Amino acid sequence: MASKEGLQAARARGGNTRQLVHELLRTQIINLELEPGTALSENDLAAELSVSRTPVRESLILLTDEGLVDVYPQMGTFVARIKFSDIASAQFIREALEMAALREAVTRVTDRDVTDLRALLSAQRDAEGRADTEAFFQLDEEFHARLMAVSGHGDAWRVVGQAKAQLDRARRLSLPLTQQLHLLIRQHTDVVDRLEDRNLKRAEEALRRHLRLVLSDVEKIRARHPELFSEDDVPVRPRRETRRSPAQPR
Amino acid sequence: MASKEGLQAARARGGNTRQLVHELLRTQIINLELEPGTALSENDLAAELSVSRTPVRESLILLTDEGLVDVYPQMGTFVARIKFSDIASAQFIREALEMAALREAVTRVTDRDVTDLRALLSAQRDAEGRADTEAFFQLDEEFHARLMAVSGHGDAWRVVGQAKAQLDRARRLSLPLTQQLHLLIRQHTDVVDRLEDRNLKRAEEALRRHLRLVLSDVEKIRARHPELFSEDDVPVRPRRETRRSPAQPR
DNA sequence: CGTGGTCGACTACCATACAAGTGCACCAGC
DNA sequence: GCTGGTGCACTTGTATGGTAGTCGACCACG
Repeated sequence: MASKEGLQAARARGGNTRQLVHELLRTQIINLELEPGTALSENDLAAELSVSRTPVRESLILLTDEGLVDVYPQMGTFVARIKFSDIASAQFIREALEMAALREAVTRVTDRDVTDLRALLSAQRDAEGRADTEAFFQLDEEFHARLMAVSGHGDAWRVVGQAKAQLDRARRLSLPLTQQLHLLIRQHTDVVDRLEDRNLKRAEEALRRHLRLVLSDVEKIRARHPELFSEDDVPVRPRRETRRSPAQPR
Repeated sequence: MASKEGLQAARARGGNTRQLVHELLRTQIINLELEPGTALSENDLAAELSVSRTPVRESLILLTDEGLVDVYPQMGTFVARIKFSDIASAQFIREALEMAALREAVTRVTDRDVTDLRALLSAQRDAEGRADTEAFFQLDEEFHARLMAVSGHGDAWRVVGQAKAQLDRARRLSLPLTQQLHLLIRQHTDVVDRLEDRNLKRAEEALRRHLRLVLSDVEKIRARHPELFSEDDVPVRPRRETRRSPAQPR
């Protein structure tokens, strides 16, 4: 993913800096290119991206609002550790919204919608064939978004997206589960099948099962990588990293 | 509500300026003290509040993210008009989350919870007696928040709160519905009763009816005050207000 | 009287400067 | 060697410049 160059190019072409920086950091955090606990100095980021502190700072404020970074005034800004309570909360929100949307989708779905969804499924199988997990997750996102659009509440995807960010961040730790992709696709297909049948109960079961599978993934990961999580009661105030060697390579 | 003085005092005592300005503007927008379409100049606000533009600007960015203001670069920042599609979206989100929470609340509710909820109901009747709608809406907020807390997903209230903001803003237009308060309290009581019985189906019906009543209020209001709403397809680019008379009183 | 171009005031965006606070490293004293 | 105090480097928060862009009023011109 283009980081510095891409931003500078986009900046030249137009589009305001704040949004670009925001999206850049957001994707980097979700993809774990920026690990939980990493310090995000406003000055350093500004220098690296060749912009001033202002848009960087404003981006960090937005990310704080999304729960992706923690700001400790006069101490530092850090990529948020994954709090398990946040995961649970995100799962609840996502599940509640997607399930509610599904219930309405069953009554509104058109043949055209089914066709579109199946096209996405096909693309997912394609990505699976190429073992392109990056593309797969992109398509996964599109699939769920489209599902909400079918319900007539596409606007609410924005909220799901924010909750999903927390889940995805944890899920990225388990990327080498390539065989899982097949299962996920089958579950997606299940949902579409039941939707096409207008079978509400079965559709609900299928989607619920799918969403819960994702959660159970996260729980497995937590057992393997406890250092990236923070316990719920102790906020884990990060300490400034001691820099004894002044000459660090870049 | 203290606006300038309160802010300056709080600022002196501590607490960062951005949050204070943010909360101030937020409540003023929701209470319609700042009407939809009003221009919010960074300079003017900064001057009025006796702070610099920075915290004001950062607050406006957050409010933009919440959908309470619209920023048109190089043109101006305006209190967002109430888009009906936003209302529908907010209603969907709120309903989905509160209903999902209720379903879990039925299985977890304790006698202590019921007691607490009934205490809130009592306070609401009190507020009704004093015809103190302001206090009532405060308690209404607490009631619903507590309901979610009972479900074990109190964290999700934050999201509901953002959706609710859109609804409340429209609902404020109908404040003089004093007799309505009684109905609202009865509905609240219904929910608690069914919750105490652990009767899921009845509890769902009661809460759904309650949430839908609020929505229907909004629809009535839209018929009466169309100027505060903006149609869905036309974003209504606001024009800069023509100031021919330079000496406006303050 | 109607119309097109210019100018000025205002906007948000970005950059920079200053202030207040924190923790760590270092060093004096024990 | 160990401990306590002091200064420095670094942090975010706030204030203030500077810039490009947009709109509306005004005026010259037809």
